[in-house]
Amino acid sequence: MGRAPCCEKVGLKRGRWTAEEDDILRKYVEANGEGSWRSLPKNAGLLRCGKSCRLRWINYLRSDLRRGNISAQEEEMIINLHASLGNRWSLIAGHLPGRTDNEIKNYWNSHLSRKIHSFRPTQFIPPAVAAAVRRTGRRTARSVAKKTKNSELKAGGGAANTPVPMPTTPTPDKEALSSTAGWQDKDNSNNVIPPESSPLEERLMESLCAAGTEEREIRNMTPVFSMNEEMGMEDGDLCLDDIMEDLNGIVGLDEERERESESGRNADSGEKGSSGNGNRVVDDRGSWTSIGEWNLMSSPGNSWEWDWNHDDHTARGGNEEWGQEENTLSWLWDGDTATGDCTDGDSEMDRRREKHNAMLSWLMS
DNA sequence: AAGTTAGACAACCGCTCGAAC
DNA sequence: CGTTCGAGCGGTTGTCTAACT
Repeated sequence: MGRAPCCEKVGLKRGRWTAEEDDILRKYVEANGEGSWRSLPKNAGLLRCGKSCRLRWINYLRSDLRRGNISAQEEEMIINLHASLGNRWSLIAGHLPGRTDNEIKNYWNSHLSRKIHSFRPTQFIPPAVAAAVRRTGRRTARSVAKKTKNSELKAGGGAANTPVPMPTTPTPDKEALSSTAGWQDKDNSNNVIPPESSPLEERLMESLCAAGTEEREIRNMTPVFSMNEEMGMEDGDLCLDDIMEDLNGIVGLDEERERESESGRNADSGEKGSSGNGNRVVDDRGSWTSIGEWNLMSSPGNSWEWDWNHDDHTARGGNEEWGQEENTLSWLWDGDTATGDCTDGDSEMDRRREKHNAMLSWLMS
């Protein structure tokens, strides 16, 4: 027996709220307080689902809301909070008085996500990373879906099975958002033509230097951002969702560890929290799974090693259990080569975290 | 000028969780 | 202790509109 629906949909109004409906809802809630959303529509005389009323009140009618005009400061907060909290919009909204989770979520999806993804390194991308990137394609999923739907409608229902078209050249005002705007070919071919000296690399270098990372280490990273079409990468292949997820995992590592510890799921109970040791958990299927950077760094008692082989463009790992996500991380951390162990513990973690934070702030600048 | 596309925002849906029964 | 319900959350879809072709 399934759960009863929150309300009968039949006969209820949907879609945009009218000023009259807003007025009725506002007056009712002001008179009777929030809550009892299920019964509210009937009592207030609204032909709306209770959930819809709640959403409308919380997101638009409450008197303490600040609508629109997200300031630069708020934007920065959203970015930082998202980096540490992930898609927990309500938590993020809790740090921004007058803002709602829905507003922040929309703002992220329509502004910040695009801003971050406009960064488009096109060069030495290890195959595993490229595959992971191709696998997701989340950045353009919506646009593609729309386009596909339109094509189907046009073609009378035939599914469009064509390659994903690349985004069009940004408009001038939007180019300001894109650090790669200067790379965009203007002949409408959408080919990416890197300048002699990539502004990407310059900006990355600046940010990393500002964060105090030694230049020698930075040099080890920058090959990531140069061009190598022989890799078979196409313009737009790299969306940063995966990378950002990985970064999020790192930034939010402490919280994650705490949560795992609290929930008692941590299978490394004897090891957790001690420097250099792994922090693996058992997933729902009973398999080992990682919870972010910590796990990559080492498994209990083992060193780890990654090495990107430039000759055949294949990756080999010191531990076959490491998967694609870890490849992504090691690629980000150390460019073409990642080798080492974590016995030096927190200082090593700090160094790498610093590098990542620098990269994050660059991505979000 | 008309059709098309994509961005931005609003709203909905399905799921989870905790409290009440 | 199991079930039901309300509330909340995050993902997804719908709608409007400006920009583009």
